[in-house]
Amino acid sequence: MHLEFRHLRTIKAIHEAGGLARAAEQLHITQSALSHQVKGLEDQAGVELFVRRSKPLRLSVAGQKLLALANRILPEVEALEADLKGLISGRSGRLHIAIECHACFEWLFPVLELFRKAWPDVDVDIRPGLAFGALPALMREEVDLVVSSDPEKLPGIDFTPLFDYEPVFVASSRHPLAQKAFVTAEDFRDQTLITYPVDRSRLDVFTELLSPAKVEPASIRQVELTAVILLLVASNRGVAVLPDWVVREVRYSADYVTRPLTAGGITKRLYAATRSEETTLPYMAHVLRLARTEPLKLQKPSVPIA
Amino acid sequence: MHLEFRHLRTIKAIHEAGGLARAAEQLHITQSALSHQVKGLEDQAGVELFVRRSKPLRLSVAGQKLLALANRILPEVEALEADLKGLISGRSGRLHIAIECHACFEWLFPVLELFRKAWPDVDVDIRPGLAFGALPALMREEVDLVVSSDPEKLPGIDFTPLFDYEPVFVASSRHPLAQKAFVTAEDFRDQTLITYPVDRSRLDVFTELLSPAKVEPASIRQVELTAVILLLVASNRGVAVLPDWVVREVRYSADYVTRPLTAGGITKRLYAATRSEETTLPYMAHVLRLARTEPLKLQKPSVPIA
DNA sequence: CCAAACCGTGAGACAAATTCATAATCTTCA
DNA sequence: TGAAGATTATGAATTTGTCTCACGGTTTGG
Repeated sequence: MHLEFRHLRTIKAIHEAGGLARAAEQLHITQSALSHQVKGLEDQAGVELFVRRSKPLRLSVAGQKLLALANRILPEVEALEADLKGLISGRSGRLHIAIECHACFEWLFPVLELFRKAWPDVDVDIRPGLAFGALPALMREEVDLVVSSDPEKLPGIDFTPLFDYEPVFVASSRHPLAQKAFVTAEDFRDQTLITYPVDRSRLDVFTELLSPAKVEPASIRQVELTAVILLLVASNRGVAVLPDWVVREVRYSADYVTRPLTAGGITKRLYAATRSEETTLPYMAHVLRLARTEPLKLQKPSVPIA
Repeated sequence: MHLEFRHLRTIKAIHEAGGLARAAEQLHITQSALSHQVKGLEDQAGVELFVRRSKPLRLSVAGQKLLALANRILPEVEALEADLKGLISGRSGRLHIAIECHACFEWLFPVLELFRKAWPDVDVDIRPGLAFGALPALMREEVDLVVSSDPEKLPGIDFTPLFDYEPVFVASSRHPLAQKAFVTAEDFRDQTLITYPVDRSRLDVFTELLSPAKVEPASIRQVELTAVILLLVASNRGVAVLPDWVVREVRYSADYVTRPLTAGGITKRLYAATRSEETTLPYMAHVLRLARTEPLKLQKPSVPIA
């Protein structure tokens, strides 16, 4: 049996119009076409779909089953078509985000909260587990936005600068290094360093400071949650290096000291990577703007990137 | 956008097979046809359905929405086709019943209980409200079986005899008429008659006895439920005429007397009317057989109709 | 870097749906 | 009942759309 949407629409129209002639008009085809169509269906199914003995044409038992199917299915199809239209117009879409920097959750959540209110039809999600190969995943359309601090020249991928940040040394105010105006790589040699449980290549302390200087901390303790890291630091179980937007809340606390890395401090820049054809989508532009401006409110007063 | 089931099946197959070539094999068409089909859909929808940058071919956001639709819809269509097959084979079907005689509920319910166990896929129902025009409704396929005691010669309608019954006079054993061996029309002239709330043309007392004799009871009280009628009769608030299968349970009770109407008693025959093309359907034959044999168990010992 | 596997495209073959013209039926009203 | 009007059915021709064939282009993996 070769059922098609056309047939369902036909059944529905004939039922509603109460006859072939009127239904044909409503469907913008001839009455003859409908007659042929119904006959074809009935031949294939081997069942009469309408009771011809009566006027107006009424559905038979089999016809009623088909009508019920039509009433369940056709609205879904229409909903899908509306959905696709939204997708094309850019009103709806998908925004699955991969973040290479673990601490980015801190500013990303508030940004996404704002975003979701403005774009309720966009499917927002943060995809865990592919921080390593985030950019390939972006190219394969497995994700739609990657937050990264290492822009690469890739075809079809745009890197939009978001904001600068400073990885900052954090320690208990009772810690010996609290006496120094800034810390250097050597200062870590006899310290317990608390980090997120990710590869060294994605930790600023290592990429910017310790690895170049070939310094290894006395020990490393990996902790998942930012709040727990700060707790351990406060109780002097180790020291940490965190982005400035994270330490904002502890910067002026009596329990902590924050110090720049090296005399001048280190500045890094975060980027959002997107597929070129989507960078200018309205919702994408919006989330990029939010990600450029909102995190600044969590940092020390500073100048936005032009 | 001109979506068809074919497209949904295609999307599903390509997704499952992970490529056009394999999907084509599975669908028994060429890879080229699939390529054309997908292209056509994408052109119409204005959206890419697959991510071509990657191997194996992956669904885009829009494609995923289509796949979700396919997974919801296709099983329903298959279920419907199975349903129709059942309808054709006669395993399933509709058995909507109209009864012209109000008291028939008494034997019909047990019959339908038995029937439903044997034919779980048949949609059984008793349609109220069309007792007047039951036969036209049967012809228009609004119902599928009519219980009637007045067979008519109608084209395309079969009347199958079910069983004979006797309308029986029922009164309190304290009632004066209890003294008589049988009752006549004249006996009703000063009685309160309790009947079902239906037209006189459908009450045996009137059609068989009172109307021909032009006798009017002193008063008439209409009551819906058989049990309530018997209650009122027992407390001597009136007399009634009920089919023998109804009075079976009170026939030997000390509270009631049952008497034949007229010296010889009156015998009527019930028929089941069905559309000729359905009379021989397996399930229809079964319900007819049940309706011929089961009610006898409620009556006094008697001989089935040959 | 080459071979194999895979996907895309255009032309032509083929199938299916629609239209046109008209016949057959059913309804209604005098 | 009979005729007019409305409605549905049918057959042939036409149009539309889908599929196959053949081949070119692209990606993948040894």
